[in-house]
Amino acid sequence: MLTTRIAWLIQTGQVSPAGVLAVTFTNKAAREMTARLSAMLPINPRGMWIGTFHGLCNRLLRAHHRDAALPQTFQILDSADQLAAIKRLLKGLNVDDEKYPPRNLQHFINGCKEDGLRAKDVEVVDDYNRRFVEFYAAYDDQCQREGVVDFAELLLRSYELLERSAALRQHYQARFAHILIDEFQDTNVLQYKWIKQLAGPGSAVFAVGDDDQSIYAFRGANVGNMSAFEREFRVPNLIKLEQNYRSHANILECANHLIRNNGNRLGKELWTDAGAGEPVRVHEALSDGQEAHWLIEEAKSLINEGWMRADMAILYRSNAQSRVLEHALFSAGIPYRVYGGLRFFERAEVKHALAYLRLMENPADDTAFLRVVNFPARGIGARSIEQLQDAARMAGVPLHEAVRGLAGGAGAKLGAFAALIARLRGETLGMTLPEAVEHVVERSGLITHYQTEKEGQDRIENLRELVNAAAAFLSDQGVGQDVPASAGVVAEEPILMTTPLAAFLSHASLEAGDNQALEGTDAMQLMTVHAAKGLEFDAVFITGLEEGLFPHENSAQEPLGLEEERRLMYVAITRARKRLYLSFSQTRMLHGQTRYNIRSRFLEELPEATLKWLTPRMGAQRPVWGDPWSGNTLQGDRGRRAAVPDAPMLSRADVQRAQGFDRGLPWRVGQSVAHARFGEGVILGIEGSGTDARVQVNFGRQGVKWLALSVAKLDPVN
DNA sequence: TCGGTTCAGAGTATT
DNA sequence: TCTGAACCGA
Repeated sequence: MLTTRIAWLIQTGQVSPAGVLAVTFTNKAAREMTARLSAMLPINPRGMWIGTFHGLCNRLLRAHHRDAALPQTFQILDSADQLAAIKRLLKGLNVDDEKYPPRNLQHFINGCKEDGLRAKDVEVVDDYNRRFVEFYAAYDDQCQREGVVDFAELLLRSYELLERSAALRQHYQARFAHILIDEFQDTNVLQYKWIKQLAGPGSAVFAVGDDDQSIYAFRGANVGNMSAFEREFRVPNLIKLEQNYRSHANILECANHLIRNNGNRLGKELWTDAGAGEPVRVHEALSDGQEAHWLIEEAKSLINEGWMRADMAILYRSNAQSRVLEHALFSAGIPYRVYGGLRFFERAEVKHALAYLRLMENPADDTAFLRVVNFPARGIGARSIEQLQDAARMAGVPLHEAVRGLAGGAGAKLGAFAALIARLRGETLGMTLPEAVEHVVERSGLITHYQTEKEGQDRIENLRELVNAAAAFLSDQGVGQDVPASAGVVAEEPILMTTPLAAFLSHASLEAGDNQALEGTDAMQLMTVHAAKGLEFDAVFITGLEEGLFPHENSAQEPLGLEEERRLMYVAITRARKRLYLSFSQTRMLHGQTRYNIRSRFLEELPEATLKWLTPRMGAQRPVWGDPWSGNTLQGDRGRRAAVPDAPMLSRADVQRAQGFDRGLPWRVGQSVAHARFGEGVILGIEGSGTDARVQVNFGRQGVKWLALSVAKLDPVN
């Protein structure tokens, strides 16, 4: 939609390509937009500012690095680098990392930055929190010394740059006549502030978003930006896009009906003129394994009917669910593709190679230094490194500078490492980028190291692939293949001078590479619901629709957690074009234990008339009180009690013993029962016989109860 | 510095 | 149950 608008603006002469700023969240989205524009218009899309928030901020900071108080060669820390830097910081400060977990500090720092707050701006509420604020300040100092910026810093630094410099701000405001933002519901507070800085009195700002698809609050997205935008920009034309061209009406009706259970909506109702289509199919399985088995039989018959495997997706709430499904697909010999997982630039061997390149570019990058100072092993042990770190701290200099002052064997070895970096820099001076990368990969000793490793072959291939990635990067950037890696080239903007190597390093940090499995073969698509956002498929299976899993039990502790889960379900449903399957299972293996689950409340929130139950529909859940999502639990003092409590579960032996066949009782483990007060539940175990017989029942939101059969009145639900 | 063992923790994720 | 990180002995 942004693409069409940009094309129209340019074609009708309302704006020149240079006056356009278009922001997305992912590189993929930015690439697609650029590609479609260059197909539609006879222009060089390079003149336009189209990119991710981070990519554009990087561009801004490179161009004005002096004003932003950054070295020209500043490096970008990804999340893992950032965590390593934080651990190092805490170690240097002798902080007990049990009391102050590095992960928490990372989360704290990023949260502050995403709210636009520096350490000095953070309100201190208690002593514990005060320490975090101090660490935040120390962390920023460390980054500044080392010439590195983390992801959130890219945003915050460029926001501050625009805020501080009226001249720059006015320059860009005058330039960008049209600002367009995609997936606006996913923006955080800082990103919105950044846009407000860039939007001048004459800028037309155009934002697209869907509040019902806001599923990233947990990583800082602020849906409130949508209403704030409408108010603060005095949006004259609010356009609701309610006609849907993707799904059949039954599917849309499910989505509409479900999402009506949320409060705080801007409000919309999807419709289509494509016809009702097929009913939405619902299946109940006895176990997760059986769910997978059923799903595969269903998929097989679709394939026999001529459906493409690539047009079928299996969605789940959490990654752990993929294993059972993969196992079943593998056994059945159905090609499949799992989205998510380790990405190219995040691989250890690739990060090692990049660390060498980063050190050549910026020797003060201590994160990179520590990553490879003893990799491959050069006999520089933990003690030597500590010595070096102490010396560097005392002198207030980066590690590489402290090397000189060190005497003895450790000093010599460290000196040799520093010399290696310097030598690599010299040797690659006249080389092109791919040549330089290859040279470093070879001469750093990485290849040799992996040759001696048992499973090093894959890693060597990835290192070779890094050389290819460098070559591909050059041609994507339109840089000649014969330009030296360290030669200054003009990139993107007249003002922006950079070298191919520096640009490649930024690229490697900002774009971690594909985590989407290879395209090509016709394979079924497996992914989390989050990963499915923005995609669509002819047939969609939503699996694991059980209380505690979807909605996920952890969301019960969050304000409005259930509403976000419901939006997630909304996203899942609306991925389907023609056919939608919803499935759940009575039991599921989780964390090594069998859990007895109750079907998801979301199933009850769908309109009956659109559903077709493939298995007999059991009695509806009773309305219950004590819902953990409503913050009103029966569970007493644990406070973090799950919807399906992790109360005493039975071992397999217990279950077998307790099956109850021999006792002549009418109850079985796993059976669904109803109780007048507790509602519907599932029998977890049976004990005793005759008048002593007791059953343990999981009533889901009501908790797990032991009931004496001579007293309690239970009804079978089937 | 390695390889094995032990232990805790296990939700969604882009840059 | 499975994974990754931390830890210890050679």
